[in-house]
Amino acid sequence: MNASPRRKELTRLAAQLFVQEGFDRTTVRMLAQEMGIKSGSLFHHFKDKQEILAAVIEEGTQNALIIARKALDECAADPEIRLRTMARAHLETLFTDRNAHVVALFEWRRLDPEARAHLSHLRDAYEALWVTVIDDALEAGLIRGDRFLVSRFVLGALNWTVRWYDPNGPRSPDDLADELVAMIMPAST
Amino acid sequence: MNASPRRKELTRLAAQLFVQEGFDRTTVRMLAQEMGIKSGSLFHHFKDKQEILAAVIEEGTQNALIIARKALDECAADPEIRLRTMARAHLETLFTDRNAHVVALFEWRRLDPEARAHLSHLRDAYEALWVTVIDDALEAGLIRGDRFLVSRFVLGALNWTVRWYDPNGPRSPDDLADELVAMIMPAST
Amino acid sequence: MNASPRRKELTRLAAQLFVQEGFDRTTVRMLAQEMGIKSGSLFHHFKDKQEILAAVIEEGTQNALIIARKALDECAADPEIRLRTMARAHLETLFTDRNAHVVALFEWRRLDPEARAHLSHLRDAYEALWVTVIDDALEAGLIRGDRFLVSRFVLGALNWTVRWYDPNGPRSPDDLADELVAMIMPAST
Amino acid sequence: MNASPRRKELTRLAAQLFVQEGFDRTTVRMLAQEMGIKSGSLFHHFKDKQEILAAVIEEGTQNALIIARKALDECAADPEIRLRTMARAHLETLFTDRNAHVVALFEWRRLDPEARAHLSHLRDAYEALWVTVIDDALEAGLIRGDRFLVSRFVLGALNWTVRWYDPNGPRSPDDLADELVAMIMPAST
DNA sequence: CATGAATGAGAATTCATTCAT
DNA sequence: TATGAATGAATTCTCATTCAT
Repeated sequence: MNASPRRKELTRLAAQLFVQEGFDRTTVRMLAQEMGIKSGSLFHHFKDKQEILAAVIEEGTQNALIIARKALDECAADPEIRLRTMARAHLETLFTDRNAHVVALFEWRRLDPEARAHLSHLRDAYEALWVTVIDDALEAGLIRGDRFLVSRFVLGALNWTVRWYDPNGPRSPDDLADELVAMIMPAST
Repeated sequence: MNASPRRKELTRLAAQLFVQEGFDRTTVRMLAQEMGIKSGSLFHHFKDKQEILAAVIEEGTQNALIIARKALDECAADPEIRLRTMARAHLETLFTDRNAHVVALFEWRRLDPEARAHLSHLRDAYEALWVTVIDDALEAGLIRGDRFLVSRFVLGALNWTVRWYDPNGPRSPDDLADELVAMIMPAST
Repeated sequence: MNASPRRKELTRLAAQLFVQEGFDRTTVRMLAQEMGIKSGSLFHHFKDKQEILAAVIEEGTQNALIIARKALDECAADPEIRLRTMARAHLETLFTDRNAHVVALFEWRRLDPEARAHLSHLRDAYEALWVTVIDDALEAGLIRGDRFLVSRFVLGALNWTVRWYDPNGPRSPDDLADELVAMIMPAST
Repeated sequence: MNASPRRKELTRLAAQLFVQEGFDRTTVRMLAQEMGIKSGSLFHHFKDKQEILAAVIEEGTQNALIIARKALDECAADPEIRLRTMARAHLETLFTDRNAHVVALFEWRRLDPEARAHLSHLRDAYEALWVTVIDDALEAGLIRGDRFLVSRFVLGALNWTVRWYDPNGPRSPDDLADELVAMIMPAST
């Protein structure tokens, strides 16, 4: 709702702590300290600890959506390129805005029902992008299988990277994306 | 350590609660109630809340290892069959022993360092099985790509199923496994 | 560390309860009630139950040190007078600040190692005062014996008074002190 | 009451733990373990944790009484020798049966009222011995002062030794006793 | 006598949240 | 906006004691 720059900064710091410690284990005092204020003051910026979680996830998902849309808008219409672009965009957000996304992926269950309902829309919008890209690739014969299953598998493989990918290692996120796309395309020759 | 049948039963119930509520949100009182004892009695069977978590994960991982080994032992030596078998075994454990596995996948971070070290060995042993299967498939030209990346992608896609797969839906876990294998094999013709 | 007047008052009340019930038997709830706050609020002022104990003992020992130093500074240089002064000062603190001292004497073992180390310094400083006084008395031929033993015996006799002395009885603390000094001086004639 | 040799052994072990940890901090489980049985079994030997404490103190006080009586019976009738003998006997029991005595001295408050009443008699009997010895010494002009105060001071000085005396150091308990007696006798020349 | 499992009444401590200043 | 003190409900864990076997 409120999107003051201060609040945005606080959200960023909260994301980091939520990733490090998990939502439940992150105390309001830890959040406040990280933000350089006292715990009482936090409640001037956020109604709730819940609201902080929602802010983190909303921020992350919204960014992902923007980046993906922009990337798709800017790239060629070729299905293979679009697939690759989407995979790259996904990993790019996942690692530039990693904290928010890890929170979105692994603390979703901690959201209260209202927030969950609100944010589900955003999440669905993002997944819808994927479905169109997958559909096009299927239609073009680039890949085979059930559209639903394929998109789930691909998203799973991509999301799971947060568990093992080391950004300081030799491979770039773009490499990863390309490898995944290559893996599921029968014959890129 | 201690493996009384009572403890095993308690572990199973704990897994269920951990999945429903998350580890941090599951109180020892909830655990005790589910087990039909009083919270004080819990500490006869487990030293700690932590130890319950470790027991759940150990149990689950050990089962997965046993099932996968047995399945591989019993199946033919053909790389494609082995790959399919491994994927099926993975999903089978994931859904027959779902609770333990969801806990293992999503509450791993809540383990204390010692338990984590201990259980890492088990986890590694399991992943090693995957790597051999993937290696064979690569060598046989069934699939292409980096062995490390491929196994990570496949495991990610499979593990992520716990987030969306509905066992009461039209597809069986074996279907899922077959579809995934088909997806990554260039040309099964 | 923190020496807010509030904390000082709380420390005083804690000392009383620790004497009445013993440290281990005094619950934080009892402490809080005596202080007119709720148990949770206690931890705003003290990190720990341990810290309360340490505060009580520190407060008491510091007072004893100040009183003894001042008394010695103000009295004549005559060894006998100094000895009597020190004994009187000891009993004076022992009975004006009785609670803190009883805690210091009988709950010392309940301190955790760090607090013990910290407070040992204070205690040593106080005992050092005694040793100089005893040394002077020995040198002047007022008393005889090993300086170490004599000071231990004298301190023992004085400290033990908290076990039997009744402040409402006929004798004043100063009487006690004088009697003790008389007892150990061969011939005051 | 019951004085089986087994019970006596258990009492000895309990005394040790009570000294090491303090009565309140010694759990029934610790006691049982030290005794090589399980905590449930302890209650076949003692009705209560309280009863163990009472047994420890009773045992110790009774021994002190026996030793002191025997020592006085065997020594000459000379008041100075009797005084020295009593002091030596006190320290001897204090250090051969140290644990029981430290418990008696420092955990007395933890006794419940009945046990306290019962054991007070024993304690009084022991102190009565002291008073006769002190009286004789006063009458003989060996020492001066109020009989009550003198005996309190002497007992205090002796009891306090458990706080600082190192049995492995150069001085024997008998040395200590002699030094104390010398200290309070005007002119032993 | 011994045991192991269970109990239930606390114990210390934590923590999101409130609110007067 | 910020703070610091307070709250109260909840949390993990402890422990003397009981009792069926």
